[in-house]
Order: sequence, then C-alpha cells, then structure tokens
Amino acid sequence: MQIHTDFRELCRSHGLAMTHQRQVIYDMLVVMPGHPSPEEVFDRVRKKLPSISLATVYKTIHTFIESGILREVSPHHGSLRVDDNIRPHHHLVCTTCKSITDVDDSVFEPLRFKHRLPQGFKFERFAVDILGLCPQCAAKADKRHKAQ
Amino acid sequence: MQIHTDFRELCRSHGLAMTHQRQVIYDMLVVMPGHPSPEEVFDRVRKKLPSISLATVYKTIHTFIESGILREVSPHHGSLRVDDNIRPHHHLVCTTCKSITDVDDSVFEPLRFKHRLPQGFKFERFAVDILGLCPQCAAKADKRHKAQ
DNA sequence: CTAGATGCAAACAGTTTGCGTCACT
DNA sequence: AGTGACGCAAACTGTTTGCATCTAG
Repeated sequence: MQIHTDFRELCRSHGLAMTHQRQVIYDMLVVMPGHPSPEEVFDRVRKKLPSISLATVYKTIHTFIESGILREVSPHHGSLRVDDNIRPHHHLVCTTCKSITDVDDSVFEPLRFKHRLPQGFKFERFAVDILGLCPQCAAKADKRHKAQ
Repeated sequence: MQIHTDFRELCRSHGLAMTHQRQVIYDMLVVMPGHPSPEEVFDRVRKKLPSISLATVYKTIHTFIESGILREVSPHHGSLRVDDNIRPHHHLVCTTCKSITDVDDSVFEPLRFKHRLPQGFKFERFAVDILGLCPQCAAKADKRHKAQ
C-alpha cells in the first residue's frame, strides 16, 4: 500500500533519523485499521517495546505528520466548535491557524455518488472542508518565502 | 439569519425549558463569527452574566446540539487520529460511534467549483466526510425503532 | 562527537461529573 | 410542587513540556 517498503529509506527521503521506536510505531500504524488514536497506537506498540513512553508516541506521530509521512484525519480535533448556521454550507479551514469560515454549499456542483456506499451504511449528509491557507496566513507565508 | 426570532418559541418547539442563561448563550452564539469554542463563548457570556459557570456553558451547548438547535462543526474533535493512507480518499464517519472508514475518492464525481473561493484563500485540498450510521449502529437503531 | 531522540514525571488544556441549591413550568 | 437547570469544585482525559540520559549519523 505504501510506496516505500523500506522504512530506513522512507526516513532518509524525509530527512528523519531512523530509530527502532519510529520503525515499530510506523509498522503498527500502517497495520492498524480505522485510524487509531495515539493512545491506541501506544497500547499496541507497548507490547513489542515495553519501555516506550506515551510522550514518544505523541512526538513521533507529530514528527511523521510534519514531515508528510502521515496526515491527521481532521484539522478539527482539539476543541468543540459550535455551528449555528442551519443552511447547507461548507467550511473553509486554514491549515495553519485552524480558523473556520463558512461558505455556501453553492461554491461547487452538488456531490453526486458514482458508486454505492459500502453495504449497510446509512447516509445522512456530507461535511466538506476546503483546506488551505486563509488570506492572513497566505500573506505571511508569502512574505517569508520572499525573505529567503 | 435564523428562522426563529423568538428564543422562547425556539425552546418550546424543541422541548426545552427557557432560562435566562440559555437565552444569553444563544444570543452570543449567533452573533459570534468563526465558530467559537465553549471557552470563547464563556468569556463573552460572562460579561453579561458574571455569575455563570463554564460547566453551564458546556451543558447548554450540548443541550442545544442534542435538540438540534446547533451542530458541532466536526465530528472529529476529541482526539488526534492518524491517517497513513496517501491515496486520495474520503471518510465514512459514524455519527453515533464516531468510527472512521476510508472510501476511495471515486465514490463520487470529482468536486468542481462553481464559484470562486473568497479572495485571498489559497486552496490546498478537500476533506470530505460522509456522515451517517455505520452498519453496526444502523442495525441497533433499527432494532430500537421496531421495539417501540 | 554532537544534535537530536527517548523516557519519565509533572504540568496543562479541555471537558465532565456529583451534589446542593435554585428556578421554570 | 416537582423536575430539571445552575454553580461550584473536584475529577478526568488527552496532550505537552522540561530535563537528564542515550543513540544515530
């Protein structure tokens, strides 16, 4: 499923040091179904590496995310956010500052299924995040880029 | 923007008791832009209602969500979830048990913008959640429904 | 040899809970 | 009058940090 079969190579190509812990965490990650939380990863990695600490799992996952080896499922974990907008709409989400702005659902063509959903899933609605840089963060990134 | 202008009526139609705290929280909520967190709501409500407690704000927001007056922006707050799938895909999310399953992005026609995004927003990618009931939760809900 | 990774414990942030009191219906 | 809402403090869960030690490059 992954392009890199060799973890050592994967680390090198992303500028990361290769450690035993990282190897075991990564191997576990790609094998666990359903998008595990750090705690779940820790519980399983622990069985192979009894002395590992939860802090290391967190740090490693963040390192993987920053280097692009992994993604987080959603930019919205962290805190409950309230939506009082009852009209159909989607969210413009800044990947840097995490700000959320509404856009009307007419910004794009209605979503149309091409295939059936997996058997037994009872569809309710879509929630679409349009990820990118908000005007403020885009401007800052631009400046930083020019300065270099 | 809201259909109900009268909060007392809104409560009645959702089977909720009307209290001063709920009124102030609700008024604040619809006025605050950018999908505030409970803490942010608390900070502002406090200025009008100095004796209110954070716990009440949390309880009230949950009450509003359960009764359908509000929604949460995302079903994914709470804990970091890791995604090792580098292929374009979307997520089937169960609104009851919060389980997440991947579906290939070919389940529906590619998203096509109809209008431009707001000026200055630098688009990166979409993240689509397909919300509904997973097979297990759908089956349970069905049983419960028949039992009544 | 040295920068950076690990493990531990303590600190934090966000959220929930138990319980006595108070207020809507 | 009775059910449920409120306020407070304490408990909990998920996450981060500081620091001493160890290890990959």
